[in-house]
Amino acid sequence: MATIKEVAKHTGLSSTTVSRVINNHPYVDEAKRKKVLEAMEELGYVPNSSARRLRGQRTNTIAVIISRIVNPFFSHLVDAMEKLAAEQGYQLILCDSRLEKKREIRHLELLKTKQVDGIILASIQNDWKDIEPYTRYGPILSCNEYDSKASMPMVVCDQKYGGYLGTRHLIERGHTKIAYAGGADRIELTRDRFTGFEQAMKEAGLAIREDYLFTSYYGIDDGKNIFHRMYALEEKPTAIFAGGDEVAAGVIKEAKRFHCRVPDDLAVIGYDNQPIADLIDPGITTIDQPMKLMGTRAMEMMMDMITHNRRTMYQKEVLPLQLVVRQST
Amino acid sequence: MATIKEVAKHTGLSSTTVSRVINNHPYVDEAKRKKVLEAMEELGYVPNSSARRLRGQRTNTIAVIISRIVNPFFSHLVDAMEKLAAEQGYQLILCDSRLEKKREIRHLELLKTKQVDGIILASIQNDWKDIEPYTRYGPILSCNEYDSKASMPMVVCDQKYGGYLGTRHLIERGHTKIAYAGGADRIELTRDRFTGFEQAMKEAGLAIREDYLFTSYYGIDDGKNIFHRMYALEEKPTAIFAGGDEVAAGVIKEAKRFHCRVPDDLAVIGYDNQPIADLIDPGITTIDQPMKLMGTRAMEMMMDMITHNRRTMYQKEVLPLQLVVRQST
DNA sequence: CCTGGTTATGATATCGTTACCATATAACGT
DNA sequence: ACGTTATATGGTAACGATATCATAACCAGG
Repeated sequence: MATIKEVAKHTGLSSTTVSRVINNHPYVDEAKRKKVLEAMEELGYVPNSSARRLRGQRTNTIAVIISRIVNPFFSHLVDAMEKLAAEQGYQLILCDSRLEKKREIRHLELLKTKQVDGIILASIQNDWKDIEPYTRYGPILSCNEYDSKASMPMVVCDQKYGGYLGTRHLIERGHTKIAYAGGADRIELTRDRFTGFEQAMKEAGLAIREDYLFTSYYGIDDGKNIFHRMYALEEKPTAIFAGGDEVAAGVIKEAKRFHCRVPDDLAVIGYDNQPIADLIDPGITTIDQPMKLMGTRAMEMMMDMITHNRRTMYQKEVLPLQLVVRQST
Repeated sequence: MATIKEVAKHTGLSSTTVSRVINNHPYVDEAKRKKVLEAMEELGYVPNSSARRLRGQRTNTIAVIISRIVNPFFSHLVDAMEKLAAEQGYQLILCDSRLEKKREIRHLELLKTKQVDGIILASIQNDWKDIEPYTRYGPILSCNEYDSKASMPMVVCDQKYGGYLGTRHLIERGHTKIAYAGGADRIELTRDRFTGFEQAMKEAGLAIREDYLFTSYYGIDDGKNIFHRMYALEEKPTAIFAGGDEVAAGVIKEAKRFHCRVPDDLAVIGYDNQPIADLIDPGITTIDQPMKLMGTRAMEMMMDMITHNRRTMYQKEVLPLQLVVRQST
């Protein structure tokens, strides 16, 4: 609509002076500044951000890539990020990979095409070698998920420890037949968590049974599914470590429906400490991940990278995990 | 990095021809087209989207304003929107108003500054008179929430009916002392839902007691809170209609903790039919809102408005609500 | 009175694309 | 042979802002 030139014409000043007013440049006569502001008001002038972006080479926009926004873990992460971004005058583009590599790559292209100033990866589907090329177009950092081959800043939790912590807890409760449900194997976070599980089992001299392992499960329905597969087994596990509170909730829901008592017949431990863990009955024992803190720190680091023009600086920040004991174990 | 001019120089052609290749213009010699594509590949050329936006006056970006992303209702809505947007090559900017008018207005500014092609309002904090001015800068439509004074396209549910439906159900179960917990009064959706409640109560010849009404409640903790305030009453209600499954879940959680049996001592009905409603024990009877459908339809309408350049076309699409009976009533 | 810094303003080039107009050859019908 | 249309290409002016350079008035210090 109204452009800077029209404001200039309207005031009899040059567009340069108008621009100075807009950007609070010091050397502008007070009377003229007022005049310009009035004209802007009158014409309903607003700076066109596409023009500013082109000229200034900055977008004030950040993309966050997650794998499933309906997962409360990601909702909370994104919530914390959005809050900080908004406070700093940044926009947040929500990119959902839906666990697909192609979608993730398409979202990374945003950096190439200069639609965003930086990208936060809260979920990683592709190998580092496919992501790395994008780092030359702007800052990329990971939050929550990670790749040890990658050299990018990261805000993560010690997943090996998390896996260990949960498993130890089950062992301390006297369990020996422990099942494990995790995400996709190709994900390092998933493998690390499993490593922690293995370690605790090994320490206790317990064997890991193939038929007690479930992979690539995320949601409530997956949890229900797993329950049935477990209970179809000849020798049933007495405890399960689920890779997320939603899965745990699904297991518990179905267990109760089939009169399998939790935790007496089957102990269940989740992961994340989502609100739901405290809501259902019995409350889910879980590994607390500091979702808010992770999101906030990641965004802070991103801002820092953008404003100080740092690129592939390598920095790993590890946030604490914690066991939260409730009634499901 | 590499611009269209460099590709032009590299091929010995004009930037116009390169642009034609990029945009699949028909009149380009096949051999030259190939040559351009090779040069683009070699130089790692990618069109700069800020320049395109400026030139083309389109951003391929849509903003969605919600009030709280951690509310699963909004997560699901946004999920459906993001999916469709991505398929059509659009970006989605997540705008969380956190129930604050100022934030909402700041987000509406995105349309003025040409950062987005359109805005979907899934939550409305401001009066129509404060939103209306923005409609002249681009398409705005509402999804879920609405304002009868507003003339913008809407995708909504019949909230009066929803309120009526839930209340009737409680009445049919024999309840007469029915409490009601809703959102903020200034929201029309909230008032309509309450109107439905009133109507059902009136039809049954039941009185509405002031001390049974709770306003401005949204989350799990609010639900817990409400339970305590209800149970501090001399004459306790035997049923409560909560304006969201999270609130209902909070009420139930706390009820159980204080040995108040659901539904025998207290029947609880929720709203939305979020996954949680089916998960907790007892399952929450609730009013199903077609979240996916609402999100999808809203985004479809937005696309239509953008591509056909429609503005304040008034169109109201009402999607069906449904009572889902579980064990909490 | 001259030099040099502070204050104030404007002209112009530039960011990277694409729309529009101009030009040129080839192909075609009459 | 000649106008007409389809095919192919390039030059240039936008889109709307701001960085840079140039200019000029003013005041202070020597």
